[in-house]
Amino acid sequence: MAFSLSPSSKNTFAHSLREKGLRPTKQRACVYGVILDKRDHPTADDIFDRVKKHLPGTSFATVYNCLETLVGCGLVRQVNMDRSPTRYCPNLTPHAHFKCTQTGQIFDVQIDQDTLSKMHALIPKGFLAENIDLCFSGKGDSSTN
Amino acid sequence: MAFSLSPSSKNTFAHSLREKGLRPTKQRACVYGVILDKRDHPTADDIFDRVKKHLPGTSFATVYNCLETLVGCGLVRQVNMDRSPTRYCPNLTPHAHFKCTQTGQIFDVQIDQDTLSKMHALIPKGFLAENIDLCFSGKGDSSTN
DNA sequence: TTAGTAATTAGAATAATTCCATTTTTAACT
DNA sequence: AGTTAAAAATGGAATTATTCTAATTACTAA
Repeated sequence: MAFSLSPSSKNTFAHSLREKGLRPTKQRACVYGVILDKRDHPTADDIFDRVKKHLPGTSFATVYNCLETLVGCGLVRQVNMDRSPTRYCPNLTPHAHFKCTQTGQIFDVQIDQDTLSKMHALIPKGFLAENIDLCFSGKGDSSTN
Repeated sequence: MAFSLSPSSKNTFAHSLREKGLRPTKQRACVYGVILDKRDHPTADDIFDRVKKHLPGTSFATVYNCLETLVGCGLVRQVNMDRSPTRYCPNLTPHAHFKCTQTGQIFDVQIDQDTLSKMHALIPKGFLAENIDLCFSGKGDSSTN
C-alpha cells in the first residue's frame, strides 16, 4: 500500500503541488513521504529502494521525476557535496551541511540570522544571490566517539 | 612547445610536488600553467583543450591525473557547484564562489576573517571541519549590465 | 464517457569521471 | 653513457549518476 503522510504534511504537499497546477500523485506522495520519514539525506538510489517497498512498480525515472517536481515546488532541497550523488533534504529552514568524511553521514547545521546576514554581505554590488550553499566536511560527531 | 610558468610559479610548483616526492613533469606544469594563465574556473574539458595546444599528445586521463595531483599538493582547488562538471581554481585564499545562472560564469568572492570565524562558529561541538565551501548562485555582474 | 492532458514506465543514451593494462619517461646507480 | 626500477602518461574500456525518449496508463473536466 502507498505511503501515508501525516495529515499536516499531506496538506502542505497537496497544496504546494496544486499551486503549480501539478497533481498530488501517490508516487509523489510516497517519494515525499520517505524523505520526511527518515531525514538522513538519502540519495535518489536510497529513495528508490524505500519507495519500492511501498509502491513496488515504481521506476527509477519516476523517482527522478518526482524529486524534480518536489524540488521545483520547494518541498525538498537538493544537497550536492563534491561529486557524490545528489541528496535530498526536507529541512526548509536556513541551514548548512556537515559531511563526516569517515562515515559519509550528513548533518544539518542551523545558521543564525546574524551569520546569514554576514554571508550575504560578502556578495559584491551588482550581484544578486538567489541561493546560498554552505557545506562543511571533516570529522563528524559519531566518528569522534 | 611546453607551457612556460613564470619563475615564481615554477618554484612553488616544483617545490610543492617535490615535497610529496612527486615529479614536476611537463604535463603537470602545463596543466598548472593553463589554470594560472586564465583564471576562469575551467573544467577538465577546458583544460584538456588548452593543454593540447601546448602538448598535443596529451590524453584526457593525464589531465585528470595531473589535476588530482595538483589538488593533492594544494596547488589548485576543486570547485563543485550543483551537478555541473568540476572546475579548478588556483586562488588559495579563503574565498567563496558566485555562479551567474545566466552566463554560467563563476566569480571569486573574498571572505573576510570576521565572517569566516562566524561561519566556523556554526559548527557544533564534537565536529571538526577540515573544509568549508560557500557558494552563491544568482544573477551576476555582467548579466545585469 | 470520452477526449485531452499529465504522469509513469522501461530502457536507451549521455556525460563526467575513473579504471586498467601497456608504454614511455625519468632519476639514480653502475 | 647504459641499465634498471619506479613513476607517469597513454588509449580505450568501464562505471555511475542522471536525463531522455517513446509508449502506456491514469486523471480531470467537459
